[in-house]
Amino acid sequence: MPTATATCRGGRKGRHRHPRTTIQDVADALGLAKGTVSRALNDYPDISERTRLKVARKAAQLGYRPLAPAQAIRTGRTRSIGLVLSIDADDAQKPFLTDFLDGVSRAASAEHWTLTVATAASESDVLDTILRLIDERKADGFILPRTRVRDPRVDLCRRHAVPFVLYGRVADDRGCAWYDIRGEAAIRDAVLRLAGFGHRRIAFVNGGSQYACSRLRHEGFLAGMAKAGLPVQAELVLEGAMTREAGAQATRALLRSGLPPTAIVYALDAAAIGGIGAAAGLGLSVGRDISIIGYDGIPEGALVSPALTTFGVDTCAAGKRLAEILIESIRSGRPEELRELSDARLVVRQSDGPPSMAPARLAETIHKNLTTEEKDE
Amino acid sequence: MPTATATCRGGRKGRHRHPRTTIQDVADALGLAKGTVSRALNDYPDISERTRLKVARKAAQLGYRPLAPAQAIRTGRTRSIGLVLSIDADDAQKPFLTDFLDGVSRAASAEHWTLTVATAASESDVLDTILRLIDERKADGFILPRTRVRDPRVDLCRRHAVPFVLYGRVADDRGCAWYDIRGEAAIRDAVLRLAGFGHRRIAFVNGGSQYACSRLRHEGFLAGMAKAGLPVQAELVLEGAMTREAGAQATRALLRSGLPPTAIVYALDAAAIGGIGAAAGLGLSVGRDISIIGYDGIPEGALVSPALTTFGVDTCAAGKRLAEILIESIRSGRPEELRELSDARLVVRQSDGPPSMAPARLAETIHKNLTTEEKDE
DNA sequence: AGCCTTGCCGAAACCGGTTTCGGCGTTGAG
DNA sequence: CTCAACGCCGAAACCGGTTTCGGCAAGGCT
Repeated sequence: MPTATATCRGGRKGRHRHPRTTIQDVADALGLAKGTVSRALNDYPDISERTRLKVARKAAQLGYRPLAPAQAIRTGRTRSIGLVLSIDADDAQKPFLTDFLDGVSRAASAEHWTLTVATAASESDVLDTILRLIDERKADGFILPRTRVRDPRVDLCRRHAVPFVLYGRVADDRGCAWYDIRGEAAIRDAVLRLAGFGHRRIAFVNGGSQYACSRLRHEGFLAGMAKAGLPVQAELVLEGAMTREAGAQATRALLRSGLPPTAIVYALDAAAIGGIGAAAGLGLSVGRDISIIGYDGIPEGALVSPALTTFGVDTCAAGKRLAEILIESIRSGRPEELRELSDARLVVRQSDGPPSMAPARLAETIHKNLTTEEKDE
Repeated sequence: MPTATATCRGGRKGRHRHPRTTIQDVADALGLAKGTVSRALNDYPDISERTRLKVARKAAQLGYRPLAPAQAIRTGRTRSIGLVLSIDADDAQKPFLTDFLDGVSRAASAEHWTLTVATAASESDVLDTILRLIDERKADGFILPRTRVRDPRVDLCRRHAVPFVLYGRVADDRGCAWYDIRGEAAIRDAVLRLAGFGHRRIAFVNGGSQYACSRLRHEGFLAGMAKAGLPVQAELVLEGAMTREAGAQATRALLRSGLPPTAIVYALDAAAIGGIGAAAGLGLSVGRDISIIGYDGIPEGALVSPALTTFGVDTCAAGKRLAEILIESIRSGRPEELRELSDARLVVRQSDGPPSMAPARLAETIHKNLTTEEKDE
C-alpha cells in the first residue's frame, strides 16, 4: 500500500484548514483504487458485495461526503431543485410562497437535495434566469409554479432537455409532469353551495386569463351554474382580479350594476377579501345581503370580518409533492407517468349564507347608501 | 490554428443534445490556450488589455457561461448563499419568511448568485444540515437568522472556516458580520409612547429568552420605563410568548392579576394579535380600556380589529442587506467590518391610546365580565 | 553588445470526483 | 487440458474549469 494518505492529507497545500476526507482517502484506507470506491458507492454491478460493504462502512467511518460540484462536473447532476420566482407578481403570490417553500424544501431535504431559489424582476427575466441556471448547471430540474395556458418556460426547458414539473396544467402537456389542485371542482361546488342557499344571481370574479388555473376555474363556474340550472349572465363574469384592490373594484362594479348579484364567487381569496371590504363600504351586511366565497385559503381570510368562507389549498403539501415528483421524474426519466390531482377543502366561515333579499331590492338598498358624488359615477 | 473546434463540438459524445460552449471553444475560436482565456475572464494581471477585451467579446458572442460546478471544484466557490430553516419553529416565523426570502434572493440574483435553501426538522438537524451543505460545498456562506444569545451555528461555521452573516447580534461576535434591527429602541419608544398617553402600569410580553433579540428588547423595555420614570413591576414582565395562543394566555394572566396593566407591549405581533383577542374576550375595548403595541409589522396586524399599532420591520430590506453583506464578506474576507443596524418604523393604528380608567377600576371591570367558572381559576 | 527585467502567453498540473477499458484469476464447458 | 466466459478490480482517461510554472520576445540599462 502506497503512502498516499499522508501525501493527501497535509502535503498538498498549506491552505485547506479542514482536511476533508476525499474519495482518495477512503480508497487508500482500504488499499483500493478510487475508481473502485466510486463504483462501490454508486452501486455499480461489477463490484462484489463484500467490497461494497467494506467501502460503505469505511466511508461512513471516515465521514466521507462526496463534493457535490465535483460529482456534477461529470454527471451533470447536483441534487438541487431550481425555482425561479418573479417578484413583480401580484400580491396573490405572497402568502402562497411561505408554505410552498416550506413544502418544497422539506421534501428536497428529506432526499438530501437542496432547493436553489432565484428571483427575476420581469417575465422575460424569468426566462433569462432559468437559462442562466441551466447553463451554469446550478439546478437539475425546475418547479414551474403558476403555469400559463401557453407557458414559455415549458418551451425553454423542453428545448434544453431539462426536467421540470408544473404546478398547474398546461395546454400542451406532452412530456410534462404536473401536479395541480382541482380548482374547477372547488368553484363548481361554491356555485352549488350558493345555489343551495337559494341564490339565483351568482357572479364570478376570476383571476388573470393568462393563467391556466383561471381558465379551469371559469369552466368550473359554468359547470356549477349548468348543474344548478341557472343561466349565466355575461355581465356577471369578470376577469383579471388578482389583488385586493382589483377585487374591490370588480365588486363595486358588480354591485352598482342595474341588477346586482346576491352572491359572488372569487377565484382568489385576495380578491374576495377586497370584495368584502367593498361590499361593507356600500353598506351591505356580508354573509346576509351579499354572499361571498373565495378560493385559496390564505390566513388573512380568517381574520377579516366577517371571516371568509373559502376553499383552502394545502400549499405546503403541494410543494412537497412537486419536489418529490420532480426528483422522481429526474431519476426515472418518465415525466408523463407523474401527474397528480388533489382537491381543495371547503372552509365554512361567515361570509356566505341564504340571501336576505332579491336582486331588485338589493339594488335599491345599494343605491340608497351611495353618496351623491358616487351616484354620479 | 488546430481544428479543435470541430473536434470539440460534435465529436465527443453522442449524448449532449445541446453543445454548450465551453471555455475551450472560446480559446479555440481565438487561437488561445484555455488557461489564458480563464485568466483573461478572471482579471488576472498578467493578461494584456487587448487580449482581455478580445476574450470578453468573443465569450459574450458565443454565449459562454462557465459551469458553476466546474469552477467550484477548484475555487471552492459556487456563488450561492446557504439558508437553513428550521420548520418546527413557532408560527412567528411564517410571515417573516416570504419577504425575507424575497429580499435575499433578489439581492443574490442581482449579483448572479443563487440562494440554496434547505429545511431541518429540529435544532440539531439544523446543524447537521449546515454541515452537510458545507461538506458537499453547496453553499459558499450562510445567513443565520434568528440568532440565539449563544448560537451553536456560529461555532459550527467558525470551526469550518465558512463565512456567515447573522440576522441579529450575538454575545460573542468576534469575526462576525451581522445586520440587525434596533428592536430595543422600538420597544423603548413603545413604552415612551404609552407613557406619553398617561399609562403608568405598562406590561411587557417578551419572546423566547434564548433569542438574542428578546434580551435586547427586554433591555429596551427597561430603558423606556426608566426614561419615563416608571417603576418596573416584575409581575408585569412575561417571557416566551412567540405565538398567537401564547400571547393570548399571557394577556389573560396579566389582565386577571390583582392590579392589571392598562397597556401591554409585545415583542412580537403574533403575540399581540393573540392579546387583542384575549382582551376583547374579557369584554375590554382594545385601544381604550387596554392599549396594545406590537412589534414586527406582519400584515395580519392591519386586518385584526382594532388594527394593531406596531413597529414595522422591513424584512425584505433586511434580507437584501444580509445577502449583500454576506457576498461582500466572502469577497473581502473581512466580516468584522460589515455590521449594520437599522430601525423599525412606528405604524400607528387603533390598538393604543390614552387609558380610559385606572388599573383598579379596570380590575373591577374585568372581574365583572368573568363567568363563574372563569372566576374559579 | 550583453544582460536583466518585464509583459504576456502556452503548456501542463490540478481539483475530486465518474466512467471506460483492459487484464487478472477463477470457473465452467468442450 | 484448453479455452472462453465471467467476476472483479486497477489504471487511466475524462469532465470543465483554475492555477502554476516556465519560456519567449521586447525593452531598458550599463
